[in-house]
This record gives sequence, C-alpha cells and structure tokens, in this order.
Amino acid sequence: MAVALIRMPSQSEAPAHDRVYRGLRQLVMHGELMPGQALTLRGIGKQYGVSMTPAREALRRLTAEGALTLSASGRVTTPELSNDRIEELAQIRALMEPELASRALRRAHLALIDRMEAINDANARAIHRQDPVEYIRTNLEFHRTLYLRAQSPAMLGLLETVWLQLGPTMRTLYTRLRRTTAPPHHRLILEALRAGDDAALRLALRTDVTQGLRHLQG
Amino acid sequence: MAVALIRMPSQSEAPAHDRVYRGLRQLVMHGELMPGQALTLRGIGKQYGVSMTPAREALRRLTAEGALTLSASGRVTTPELSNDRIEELAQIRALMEPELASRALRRAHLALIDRMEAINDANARAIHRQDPVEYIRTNLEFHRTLYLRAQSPAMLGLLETVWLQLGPTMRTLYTRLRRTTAPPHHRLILEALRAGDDAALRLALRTDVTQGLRHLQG
DNA sequence: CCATGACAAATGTGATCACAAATGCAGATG
DNA sequence: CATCTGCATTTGTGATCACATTTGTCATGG
Repeated sequence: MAVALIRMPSQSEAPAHDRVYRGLRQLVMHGELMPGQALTLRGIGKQYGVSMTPAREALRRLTAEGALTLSASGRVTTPELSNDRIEELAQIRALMEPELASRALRRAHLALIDRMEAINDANARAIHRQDPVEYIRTNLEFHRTLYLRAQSPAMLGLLETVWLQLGPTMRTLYTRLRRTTAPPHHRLILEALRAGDDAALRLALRTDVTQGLRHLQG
Repeated sequence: MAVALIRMPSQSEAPAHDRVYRGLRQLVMHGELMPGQALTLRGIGKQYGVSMTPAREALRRLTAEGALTLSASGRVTTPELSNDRIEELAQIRALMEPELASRALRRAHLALIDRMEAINDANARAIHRQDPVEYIRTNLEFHRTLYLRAQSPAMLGLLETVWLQLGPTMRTLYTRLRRTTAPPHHRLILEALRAGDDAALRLALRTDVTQGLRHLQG
C-alpha cells in the first residue's frame, strides 16, 4: 500500500530512538512498570508513534543497561529479580553510594543541603499520599542531587544502571510494605552533611540503602 | 525492486547482531582498537557480512555500555578518555575489585589458584614478547577467573563495563611504557589467596589496579 | 600559505517488508 | 478434568531503501 510519508517538522530535534529510550527509561527507573511486564517492538512503536526500528534501538540500549531482560527468543520484559539478585544489587548500592556521598561532602554547601531538604519534604508527602512512583522519584532525586556534587560521572552512571535494574522491583516492594511514615535515614544524611562528618555520612547512606531493600525478605 | 533474498543457513545460530556485538566487544576490551577509532554502520556490516540493521544494534548496545562513544552527529568511535576520566575509572576498579576478590577468597580452592598461576605465566610471556593485546587479555582473564568465584554476577557485570571503557586506552598505555618485566602485584595476590589473608588480598588488588593505570600521568 | 566556499561522497536515521520462529488458543483426545 | 495437537496470530530479525545531514575534498580567493 505504501502510503505517502508524513513529513516531520524536520527541525533538528532529538532522534526518535532517543526519545523512546528516555521515555521508557523513566518508566522503568520510577517503577511505573511491573516486574515481568512484556514490551513488544510494534507496541512500543505504536505508543511513541514511530516504526519498529527506533523502538528496537531503544530496547536494545535498555537491555544493555540491565533495565530490561531479554528472553532466549528475543522477547523483552522488565526484570523479575530473585532475592539473591536484589540482595546483590543492594550491596552494590551500599558500596558505591557512601563513596559518592563522601566525595560530595566537601563540595556540599548550604544551598545544596536546602535543596535536598526540599526534595525530602516532597518525598515525605509522597509517602503520606501513598504514591509509590512519586516516592521512588523523589527518593532517587534526593540521592542524585547529592551525588552530582561528587564530580564522578562514571561512578554515577554505573549507579544509575543499578537503580534502573531495581526500578520495577522497587515499585512492588514499596507498594507491598505500605509505609506510612518516612524512614529516618534521610534526616541522618542531612545532619551528617551539615556537620561535615564523613564517617556518619557513610554510615547513614549504607543503612538507608540496605534498610530500604532488606525489608522484603519473606 | 526487491531482489530475491539470499537464503542463510537458517540454522538456529546466535542472531547476527549478537555475533557482531561479541566480535566488537572483544576488539574493544582487549585493546585491539585505538582510541578515537571511528566505526561506521556500513563498514561494520561489510566486515561481518551483515546489513546495517544488526550492525546498528551492536553499536547501540556497545555505546550503552560505554565501550564506544557517540558524537553529537551520531558517529561512533572508541572513547578517547581524559586523564580525569581514566583516574575515575581506576578508582572505580579500586573500589570494586578488592570487594570481589574478598568475596571470592573463601571459595578460592587450590585448583583455582593453580589456574590463575598458569594464566599469570601466560601474562608474563606476553610481557616478554611485547604483545600488548595478549597482555591485556591474560591480565583481564587473571582477574576475572578470581572474581567469578565471588558469585556476584551483577557486580562483575558492572566491572566488565569499566574494563570495556578502558580497553582502547589500556592499549596505548601499555604500548607506551614498554614494560619488559612483570609487575609484582599478581604474585602478591596469589600469596594472599594461599594464605587466606583478606586484608592483604584487598591491598594487593588495590595497588595492582591503581598502579597499572597511574603510570600514564604525563 | 591559509582560509573559504561549493560540491561529491559518506553516514546515520527511520520506515517498510519478507520471513521464520515463538506464542496463544481452540478443539480434540485420553 | 487435564493434556496434547494443530493452526492462526504475534513477534523478533535482518535486508533494503529514501532522505537529510555531515564530512571530506578541491579549487578559488585573500
């Protein structure tokens, strides 16, 4: 049938595959997709108004980062992590995040701490409102805001792939334990930052990271 | 015009894009490509006897892992790392590799240590033969053989992406300093393993990792 | 000798198609 | 009622093409 092609604005926007990638990446990282959720090339393409080719590139990229899982037949789904894998990813977070925080410590001036406090307030509201996606989003933003000051782009990049892998699982975990009160760790982190106490900061991050994920054990 | 397609063996081999990916990944990791080396879709396709589509998927995957760099216009090259970036990647290695080694320690029985010793001999021969690619290959195999025992696939996966990012740079570094004698760190690692000394093992790995990459400073 | 501009070649992007394999489901069978 | 078989549908894979943009080259002008 070969219909005449629809002409796109032709402005030099971001490539289609990149738009698809970013959209899906956010869905995964913020836990807006359930573990085991299947994604098809044609389905993604239709959702984003593109053909299979950009959709394929986006999925390939995301699976390379561990955000998605590839079955033997080439099917793509969000990962269903085993308890061992969740534990391991938590340990990786516990290894990297205190290091990033420590590096950010000396560069963390007051404006940064204030901004983190604001994000933490939004986080507390999300908890009270029982909004898992917003909770995950603000929680990650809280951490990322701090780590950006570490000036360690490679390490932060690696850490974000870990967050990505945990995205769908976080969603089910945080909806499962229906927490109604904010965990105290973020306050400890802020206090350590204000005090300039490296050891306390590292400890606060380690407990924040491991505590949040170790509550799933069933 | 739609010419009749050439029929491929149709055996259920690995997909073409995966073969291309594996081939290129090895080239990058073992330092067989110079930093800044440009890779084109049609060129890769011709080399591996496939069309642009699988070549594109392989390149997308490798750039997602940091093995390749994407220019603003979409061109793909091997990364040319700044000194800061090299330093940061070395610090990441120094953070992860002692951890992996420590986890492998209690599972490291004699057969493993013997195998590592054999790999280390091959490594020494590669140094004497002035063969940078074989040196890098055996060096990484030495480390990976140990870390596989850590039973931490996620952490090992992350570490391999770090190795990937360093691949092309390692090549130029190791050819630059034309070492003729093996560094002593691998022997220290083996001794610590035999002694079951965790602290010594961690220290040996940290120095092996940082020492090898800190010699570039010019 | 270096900068500049025009033109040709090279290159990434996205759409479409053919095809084989996998999947899902209905109906038959035990 | 559970299991298997057969078929229609879905799905990933790879090739090919058109197109816009970028890159490289070479001649011209300062």
